Amino acid sequence: MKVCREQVAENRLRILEVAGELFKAQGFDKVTVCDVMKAAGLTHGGFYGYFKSKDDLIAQTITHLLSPAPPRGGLARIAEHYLSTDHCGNMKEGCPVAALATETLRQAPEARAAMADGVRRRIGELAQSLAGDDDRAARREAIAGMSTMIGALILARICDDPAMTREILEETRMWLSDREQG
Amino acid sequence: MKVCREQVAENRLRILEVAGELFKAQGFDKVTVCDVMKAAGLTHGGFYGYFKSKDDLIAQTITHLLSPAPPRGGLARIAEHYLSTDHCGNMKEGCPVAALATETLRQAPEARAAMADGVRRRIGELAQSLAGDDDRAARREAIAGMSTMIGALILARICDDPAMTREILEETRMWLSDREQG
DNA sequence: TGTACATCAGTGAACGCGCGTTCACTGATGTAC
DNA sequence: TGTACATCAGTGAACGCGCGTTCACTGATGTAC
Repeated sequence: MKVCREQVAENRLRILEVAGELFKAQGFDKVTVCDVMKAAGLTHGGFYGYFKSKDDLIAQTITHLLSPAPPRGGLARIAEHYLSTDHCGNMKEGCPVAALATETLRQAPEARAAMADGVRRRIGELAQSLAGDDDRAARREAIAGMSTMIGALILARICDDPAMTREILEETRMWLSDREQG
Repeated sequence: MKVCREQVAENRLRILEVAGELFKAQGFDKVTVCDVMKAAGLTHGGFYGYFKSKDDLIAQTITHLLSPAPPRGGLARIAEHYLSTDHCGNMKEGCPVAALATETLRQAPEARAAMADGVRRRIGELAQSLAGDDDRAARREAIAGMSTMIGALILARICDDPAMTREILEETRMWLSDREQG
């Protein structure tokens, strides 16, 4: 049955929201259109009223996931949260780049472009947040610092030994704050 | 038709070899059992003589991919190759951790364990390669340095703008060699 | 404001397709004499 | 060494299943009078 206009807008947003969580937790290929619609409280048939295809949903979900601005502050401050045990164990509410960047490489060009745009923007925002006297140095710190955090989160998550996971998170946090002070 | 014993051993190795390349380039889900066998010069029916299932192939392929020892040297020296344009553009012959770690998280426990073991071993080897007076510092440098290189390679690959890709690779190389000298 | 009708968001059965997996069969290899 | 037979690596048709996608239908919403 038909629903009112506000409901439609709300449904679209809810679909993007649950798709983001499901994709980050399980990956693009393991999540079905039916899974997403069920999680949004709808049936699969209605999906194509909102999106052209699953590929279209993926691209729009990536854009949606990357739209909020990342936290500001120095690398050590950001890493305190980014490299926390909480963030490490919570893929579905965590960083979309760490959870999905590699898989996005193998998706349709629109999805890849959405991820590339988001990454470019976030590097710019982090560079601004780190800006001091030397813009070039701030940008380098943004690029390398973001690389370090994303890489460490991925390595920490792949380890099945909790002690090793903790070691990777802690040592990387220390390395980053050493750098900041040095 | 039956083939000789050496041929069987050779075929098994060739299957693991081509599976490694295909998985790294296209991901586990997009590569079919039939794709792998065809690339190895066989037909799909024979697959189950070599492996229990596709999941079994994935786990064994990860072990095979991570068996060779990584290059030795300081971080700057290793990054020279790891963060080269060549490595960035060549997923199928490149680092299996950068290409497959995130997806491996979502595979069967055996696959994840194989990746976790490989990562643990490689961190140990890199720490040894960096060892100086302070073992703890060497291990920290190994963990954070590996994180940085893997993260930067992933970010560089996701960018569709070649200039940005180059910037990420170069700036991260410089950041790492600054660190080494400082 | 109340009524009659057109619109269209949502439903669920059905589709075609490609996947992982199985299996009866083939014929070269390895073995027993 | 030569021969007869058992073994088994490899083949390709066939299977069941779940996926993305389509479509005829339903009934609440929005609109025209």
